[in-house]
Amino acid sequence: MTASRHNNGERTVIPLQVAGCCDDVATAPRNPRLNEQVKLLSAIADPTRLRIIEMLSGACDSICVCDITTQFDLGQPTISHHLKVLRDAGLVNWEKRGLWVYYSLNRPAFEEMTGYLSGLLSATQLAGASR
Amino acid sequence: MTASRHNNGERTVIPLQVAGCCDDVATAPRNPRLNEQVKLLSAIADPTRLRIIEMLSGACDSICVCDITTQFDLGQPTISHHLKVLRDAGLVNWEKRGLWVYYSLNRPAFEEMTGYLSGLLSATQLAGASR
DNA sequence: GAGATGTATTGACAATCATCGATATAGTCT
DNA sequence: AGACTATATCGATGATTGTCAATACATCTC
Repeated sequence: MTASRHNNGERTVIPLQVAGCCDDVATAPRNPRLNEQVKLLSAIADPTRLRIIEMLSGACDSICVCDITTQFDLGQPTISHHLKVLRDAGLVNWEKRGLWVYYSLNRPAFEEMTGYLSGLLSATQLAGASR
Repeated sequence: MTASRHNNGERTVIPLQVAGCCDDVATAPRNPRLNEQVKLLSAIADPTRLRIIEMLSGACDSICVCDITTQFDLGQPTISHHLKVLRDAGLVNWEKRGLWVYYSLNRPAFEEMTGYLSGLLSATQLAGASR
């Protein structure tokens, strides 16, 4: 039963989707990029990985995996796994130099994610202010 | 083995953590709010919940649960569960009016999250520009 | 070539999570 | 009071995920 079809009870008394405001509210955006954003967000929605991102964001350059591993009470394969998740999401760059591997933050990818989230906030403001 | 202790191989040839740049790179931030951020990010790192957030952000006002449920090929208890996750994370406000429950985006909480992520980006810039 | 070292991959396991059906709760209407 | 409706909660189940030990791979040194 859609909002606009309620015709009794308090439902119609409350001027929410009535008064011509946002009539298409019930239409889900079905944003085609939604799944990409979910992948990016899932990648950083983990305490270990977010802490790695913080390390990378605070560094002026790449960080050696060996310097990341020592910061956690986790095994080396586990850290390697988390780095792979970040890699697969495209959030980090990596480069092998000799025996060591260096990771750095992929700024454009991170910016796309934050831009998307900020866009959601401004969408609310616009919707609220446009009437 | 810490980065600064490498004394052979190509490791020391690359001027990354040397040259006095970001010597504390190996010190993880241990941000006390990190777990809060993980909770917020986990809440929206799901296709159903992110789509709900998109709906709420695009609406000028609260949205009735009944109008959310119809947009998904999911059972009503499942939608209710996802709304509870968003509620527990503090990302949405909700209000019961008569028989219906209305949800809206908790803008300050959402702004805190986006602000945190934007802060990570500027931290990179600062670190990179400060030398 | 042989040994040593840093990192990635594999396979297994326990924990978490998304989903569902059934049920409970709370409000409305007759 | 009783029927009805919208939403939340509960319990179970299959899928996903974080972690580890073992192993593989690549590179360096001798």
